[in-house]
Amino acid sequence: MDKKPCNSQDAEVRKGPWTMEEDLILINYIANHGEGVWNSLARSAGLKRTGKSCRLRWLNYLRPDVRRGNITPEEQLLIMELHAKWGNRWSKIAKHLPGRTDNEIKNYWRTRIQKHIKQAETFAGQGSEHANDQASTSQISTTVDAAETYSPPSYSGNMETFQGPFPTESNENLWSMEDLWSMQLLNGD
DNA sequence: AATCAGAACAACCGCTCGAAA
DNA sequence: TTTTCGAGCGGTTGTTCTGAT
Repeated sequence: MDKKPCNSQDAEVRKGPWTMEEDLILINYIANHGEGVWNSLARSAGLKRTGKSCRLRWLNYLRPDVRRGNITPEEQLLIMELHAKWGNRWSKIAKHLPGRTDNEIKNYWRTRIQKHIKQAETFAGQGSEHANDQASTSQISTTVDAAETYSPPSYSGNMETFQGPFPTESNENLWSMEDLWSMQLLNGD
């Protein structure tokens, strides 16, 4: 597996951001030949990229059915539910979100949801006297996988902190964590 | 207007699994 | 049955963008 570069071709493997030209080459090649074996595809298409890199680029950005940006509240809720069920099985979770990729969901989780869970934990630790205010939501953790128990968002007085990840075009679209968690409770069992 | 910090995104790396030889 | 190779997955890192000071 770990073959070291042993010829000049291997030595000039490109890394880093994809250029528009590379994207076009990959798209055209797949349109004409199909996906096939990624390593040989990369070679045949004349791309100085690894098969892995081509596969990732295709699956995450170039596929025609890939949806990008603006994770909806519904999708976020689904992600949370599925993550509670399966943990970090991003590809499995992604299968339930048409057009979304595991990489996108993983990034979304790490950069947004996880951050807010951490904050929630902080608030829970600091203001435990307020925790009872959210006593109902604190039961959520009993419904999730033991390996991935969320700290319930005991965010009394800090609701705005939790609205960041959600669409804010209008108030109707603004889902609070409370909404999400209560929905999760309903769907929990 | 410039600088800094944090957030978000894109891509790579290492590992595991399964299929084929 | 064992070995090899490719695909896929999850974690991590690097880069870019955006907002605050």
